[in-house]
Amino acid sequence: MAWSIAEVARSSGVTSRTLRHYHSIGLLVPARVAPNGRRYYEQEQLLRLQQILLLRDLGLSLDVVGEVIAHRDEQDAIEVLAKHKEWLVKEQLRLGRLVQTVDATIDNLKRGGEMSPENVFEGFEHNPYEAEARERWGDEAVDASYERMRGWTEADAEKARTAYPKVHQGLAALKAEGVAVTDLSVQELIQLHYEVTSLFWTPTREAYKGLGQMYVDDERFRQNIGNGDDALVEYLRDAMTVYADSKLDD
Amino acid sequence: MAWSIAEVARSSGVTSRTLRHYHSIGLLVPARVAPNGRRYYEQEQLLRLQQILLLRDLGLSLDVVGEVIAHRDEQDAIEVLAKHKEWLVKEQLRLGRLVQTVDATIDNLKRGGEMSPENVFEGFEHNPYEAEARERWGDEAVDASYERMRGWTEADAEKARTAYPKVHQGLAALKAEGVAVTDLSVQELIQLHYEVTSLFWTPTREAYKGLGQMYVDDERFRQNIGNGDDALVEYLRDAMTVYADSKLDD
DNA sequence: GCTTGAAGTTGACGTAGCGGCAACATCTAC
DNA sequence: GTAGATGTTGCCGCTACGTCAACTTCAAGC
Repeated sequence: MAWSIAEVARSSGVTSRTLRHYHSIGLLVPARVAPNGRRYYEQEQLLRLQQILLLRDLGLSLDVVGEVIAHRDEQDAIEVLAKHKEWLVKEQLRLGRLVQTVDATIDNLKRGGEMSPENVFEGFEHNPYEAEARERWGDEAVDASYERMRGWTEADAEKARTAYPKVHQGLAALKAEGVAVTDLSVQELIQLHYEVTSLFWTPTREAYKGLGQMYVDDERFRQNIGNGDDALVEYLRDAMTVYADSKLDD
Repeated sequence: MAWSIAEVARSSGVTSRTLRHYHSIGLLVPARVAPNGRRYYEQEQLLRLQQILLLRDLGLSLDVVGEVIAHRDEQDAIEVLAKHKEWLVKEQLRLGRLVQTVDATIDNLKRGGEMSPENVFEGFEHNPYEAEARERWGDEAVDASYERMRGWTEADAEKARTAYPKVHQGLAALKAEGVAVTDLSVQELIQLHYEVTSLFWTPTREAYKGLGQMYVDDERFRQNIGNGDDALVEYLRDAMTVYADSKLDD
């Protein structure tokens, strides 16, 4: 007894299009193809189809499904499945983290926050600075920085989020008053700047001065910090230089 | 200050191809396109790109990313994200179940079992009989059956897996000895057959007789049960008819 | 001014797993 | 003989780009 494509489709819950597709990629070849082109399936193919659908529903690609069935009595099949399970577990964990991040993003939006990565930083995969940071300072430095972040307390994290804006605003006020960069009030703010920077890495004297210069040189930092006021960024750089020369070791 | 495509790509960690793609689908249009066709981006586009990558990494499609950013200050965006979170949670649960099923499949293969859905039935999504069952008996009956299965004990599940083969083998032996279908030994096996069938649904007299007839009429049941011995299936049907008439209510 | 290399451009094809046409052939029933 | 169901073979479409190919343009060095 042979079944037509529609009969097989109905009884297995897939469409005839799917069966034709499986034929075209050689995954499930009909028992017989009549001279008029019609496909006919037998018990053997029905059994194979069940196995295909079982494995497909496990999330395997059709390629892999074919391989597993071909080696179904050998060790290979088990290995493939075990590897696939590993993958599933990882995916599941990844989705769990995503749920957290989506939650954080929603939270942030509700409070009227902007949708910027800084605000949703936690558990976040695509840090917008990371790619460039790795290129500019190397993988080692970036990894070390992440390592350090993992040891943060709640207070550290709070500081990392809020301190820079405080410093920038404070400096803007002092600069407006004409206070010199060597003044203690300025240097105290730079002290805070140095502390929060140290949450990520420990700048030496020259490195800290270089950081200040980079703020000036890099358009994006300049914009972010000065918000249009380029002189403020230069003020910050000068203050950092003074701080580095007076307080930091080589 | 304008950045070239390669500069933007480096600083954001995507490829220039991706940026061109985003331009071609209108997701991120450069600030300026020079007469020679070159793309130039400004701060505004960099910010937008960061938002795009943030949302993309949350697992949203680019279509949806565009929508969310367009409505980023409205309630819509939050709703979309909330819906997306629901989806993520569901996916995560689904993957969890898949892990279980893969495990069960591996286990089964290790013991030399066949890779058939009956053996890995638990938590399984694509029951090969379900589609046809829904068509043949209706959604209501199938759903009721699933409802009943949810109340199974371990013993019930064991019975459901093993009883039918026992019945078929027992009947084959008795038939070979020339025992009549009315004989008590046959009827005891049918009693077991009725019990296990009742784990799924409760057949009335006529329904049970109809089931026996279907075993004979349907090629696949006939093959599955008789394994080539069509007379055995008819023997089963006759025995079921006798049982129904003597024991079952209308 | 010429050459060279880097960086840019626009197509176009490929990916996985089918869905959904269109255009045509064949089978079954009345 | 004709209609309606069922089949066939293309071919485009979908996602989010990767990966060529074939050119053009730009900046730098001789």
